[in-house]
Amino acid sequence: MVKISDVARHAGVSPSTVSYVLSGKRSISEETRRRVLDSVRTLGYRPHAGARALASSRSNVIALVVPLRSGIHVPVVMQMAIASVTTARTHDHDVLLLTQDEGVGGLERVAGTALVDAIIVMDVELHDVRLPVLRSLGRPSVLIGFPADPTGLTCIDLDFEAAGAACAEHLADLGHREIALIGAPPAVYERGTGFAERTRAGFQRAAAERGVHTVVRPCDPQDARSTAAGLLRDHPDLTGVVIHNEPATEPLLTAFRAAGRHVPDDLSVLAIAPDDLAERLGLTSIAIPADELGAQAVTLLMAKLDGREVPAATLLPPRLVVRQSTPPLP
Amino acid sequence: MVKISDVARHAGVSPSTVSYVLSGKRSISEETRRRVLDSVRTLGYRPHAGARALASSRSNVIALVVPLRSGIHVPVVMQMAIASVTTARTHDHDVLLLTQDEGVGGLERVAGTALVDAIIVMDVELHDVRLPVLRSLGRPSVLIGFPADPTGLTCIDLDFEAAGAACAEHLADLGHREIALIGAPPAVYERGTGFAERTRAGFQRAAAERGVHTVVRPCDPQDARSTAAGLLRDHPDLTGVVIHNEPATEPLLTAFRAAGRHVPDDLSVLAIAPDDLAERLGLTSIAIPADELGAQAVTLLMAKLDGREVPAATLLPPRLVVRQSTPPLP
DNA sequence: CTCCCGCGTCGAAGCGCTTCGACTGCCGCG
DNA sequence: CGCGGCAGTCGAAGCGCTTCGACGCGGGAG
Repeated sequence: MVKISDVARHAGVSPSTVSYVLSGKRSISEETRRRVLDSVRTLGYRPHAGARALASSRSNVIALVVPLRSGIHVPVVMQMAIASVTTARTHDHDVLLLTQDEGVGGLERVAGTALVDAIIVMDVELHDVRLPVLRSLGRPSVLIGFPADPTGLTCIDLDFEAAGAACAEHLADLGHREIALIGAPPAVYERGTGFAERTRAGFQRAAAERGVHTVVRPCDPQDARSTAAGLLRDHPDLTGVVIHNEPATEPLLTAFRAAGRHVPDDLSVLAIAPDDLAERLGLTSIAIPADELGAQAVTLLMAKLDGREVPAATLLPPRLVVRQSTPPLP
Repeated sequence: MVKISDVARHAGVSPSTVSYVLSGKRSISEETRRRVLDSVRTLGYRPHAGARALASSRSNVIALVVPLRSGIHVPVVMQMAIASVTTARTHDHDVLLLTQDEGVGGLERVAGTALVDAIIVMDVELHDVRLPVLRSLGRPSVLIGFPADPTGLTCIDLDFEAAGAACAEHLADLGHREIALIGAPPAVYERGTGFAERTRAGFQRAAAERGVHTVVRPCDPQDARSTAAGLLRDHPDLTGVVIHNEPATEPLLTAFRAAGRHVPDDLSVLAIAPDDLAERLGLTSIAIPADELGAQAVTLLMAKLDGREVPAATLLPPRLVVRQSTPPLP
């Protein structure tokens, strides 16, 4: 193994000079810098990560906690993870993968042993048990998702309120006068990931502003058929539906057809769902911006590591992609 | 931060004794051990990862390189990753996430800086450029998938030969006399991930042993319709089809129906595909054992890190799950 | 001409841990 | 009764890097 002292000898300088060349923390003459960098290259020098971490108390590694819960849409998680890694690399950091099931102990471990400098937590719940730990860990963190009380934390998520509103507006613009929102199963509202409620608020607010009637229903994927049937029975004049419930999306479409409504001719449908799903089903949709969430979370974290101030809440604007399922009304 | 010398003082022993208690590398009296462990607990001591890595030249971190290529089935990758992390944790190791696009340089970086002790590479190609690097890195590695020349490397994968054979046998057992294998797109054979060819070999061998006629066709997902039509036209007596081409699976089923063949009544279909897909489509299938692959890869790696010998090749036995698509022939 | 300052560099002191060799009793064996 | 050996413990020497203070030197200000 070639170490910093080898480089120093080869370049005819002291180890500290090499260190300063590499870190840029003190000014170095152009001449010296060049000689050192040449030596680094010809010797193939790579600083020892552990030594560096010990001396600088910075590991240049961040932790990413991924959820395990079933019901989570895996491609979205993966996309965020990949985006996080890619972005972290542009900041000269690496990503340590942690699973939800290590729980609070896992966070304490990687932070306590100084294995990582900072932490990203995905899939935060309203009353997540990890919140107090994250607050007291003494290391920067960023949450993807909003808890009930984000005080003292940095959070980022899709702006679900705006997404709900965008859906209502899109339908209103197309001429719909009575529209519905089919949301998450009751269990989600109870477990609480907050976004369900925010979507509803935006949806109803925007619809009200446009003078459009709204209905909102939760939906268990198992009960898609009865939910759809009930909705259409209770509101025969319904012409547009927003589905914000990924696993129920496909069953609901089937149920609408079974109920004698053909999408898009007799019913317009719009989804808040991962892009691959919407694409496959030909649905106009608002995607979960997984790439941006992952990338931005890292960017925020880096800013915090650099001691910069960052906004406590970051809401990514929804992007609506029009597909076949929401044509203009005749 | 509480350090080992704090624990030592608190327990009335020397730092080295604390270290030996924690590592178990020298015998320690029961009495001392207890006092030390008590102090560790009451002080909340956590060894500094960097310091430990520096002194022991072991980081207790392994790298996991995940593929990015489109066409890869994301849930399978995720499952392997999760399984790797979970298993690594049982061996007191953590997992650093790397993406394919860092390429060879990424491997050299994490190995060269001693950030990781060992490496798992997923989605290995037949003539992967990373192979020579992995051979010369001086750190243990395990490949998930088989390259053309696995000399000097440790590889693990589903036993595709056996999988192909199991499919043929299953159909033969059900009474089929003429069966087909629809494989990967031509491009895959060219890029070469090896498994396509191995599946074919097993399929044809087993069928020959049972005196069953076989046809083998590659298939591009775009050409599913023409592939299916052509196959049924050329072989009107065909009663069973094995699909080993995940993205083409659903299009092919649609194409069969369009060609007037109803699954399972007029045609039995069997897939080598991720479980979630097969489950959704009701297909008898052989799953990619993602969990086991991830877990076993880590187990192999740990063995190598401990200096134990491991088999150069590990083939996981296929497990066939019977669903609705392959009923007994009348 | 002197003084001060800042640039460029060096030396040395750690960072917190592991590990090697050595030391001390103590037991068992010859 | 003496000695070898082992269990149990300690001290010190690093592991390879960063960083702080110091130093020499040259140039501009006074």
